[in-house]
Amino acid sequence: MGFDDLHSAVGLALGLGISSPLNLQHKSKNPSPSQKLDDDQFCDPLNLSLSGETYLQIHEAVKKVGTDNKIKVVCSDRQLSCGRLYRQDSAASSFSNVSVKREREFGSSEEGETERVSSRISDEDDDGSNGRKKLRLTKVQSALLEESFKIHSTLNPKQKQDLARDLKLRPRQVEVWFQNRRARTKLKQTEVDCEFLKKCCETLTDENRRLQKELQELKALKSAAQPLYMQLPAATLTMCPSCESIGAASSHASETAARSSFAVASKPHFFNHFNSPSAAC
DNA sequence: ACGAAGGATTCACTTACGTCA
DNA sequence: TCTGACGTAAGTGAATCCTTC
Repeated sequence: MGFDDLHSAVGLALGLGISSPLNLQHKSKNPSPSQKLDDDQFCDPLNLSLSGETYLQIHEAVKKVGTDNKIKVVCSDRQLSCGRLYRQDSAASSFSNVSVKREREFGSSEEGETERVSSRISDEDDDGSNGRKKLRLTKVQSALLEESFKIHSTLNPKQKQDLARDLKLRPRQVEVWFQNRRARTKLKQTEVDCEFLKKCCETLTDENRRLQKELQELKALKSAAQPLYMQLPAATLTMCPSCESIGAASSHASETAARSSFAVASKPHFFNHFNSPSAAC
């Protein structure tokens, strides 16, 4: 069974899980170990999931197929000067411009194996060009990485090493994949949040417009009813303590009355002691 | 106990390659 | 075949945390 065959038999479920659009997690830039635990529990909004069985199938297939890949090892002058053999893969040019970080990476104990084998090592660069080649992860590798990411959005060194070994990738490649994956997740979440806030903004704008209109109407009603209002003796007015609306003692219960000339938004607090609040409402 | 130095890790930003319409 | 858009692997520098001295 090859990678593609396996993959065709694999059901991938893609889900955009939004627990709370505004539930942004504010984490310190470098989380402490305890924070990393929280990270691991962080619900990834961009979810690719595999069943446990499928996960194991992939895992086994990766172990099985990985060693059958065509392997090519090249040595540049610089690489030789470092006393190591580097696998020629997608990041060929980056090896010719090795950073201190990369040197650290290659200095790890398990590099020997992971440098010799690759997920998809082709006979590219036979022309000896130093142009940066880009690795394309296989679907199975991506699926397994996704599955791991679902469990841990960040990896500790051991997890990284194990995953790299299983996928026949360098730890650095696994690390980069997780970095980029986290970035994509964050971007996706930002887009979701943005959409949510847009909708909130629209809703509030509509609400504001509606309230402004209502206010205008009430002001108009108030100014129109002012003379009549002023003519009424205070004893004939009631105010409900609970709703604080003013009405004539005889008829005020309905909402129509509340919006009538006897109801005002301000609080003159006229209250007819002869009428109980309950009777007024 | 405190602070400086250096390593390790992560993130944000960017570049460059591969793919596809 | 060419080209531009897009996705993504990888490079880089800065920030932060941790360990050691």
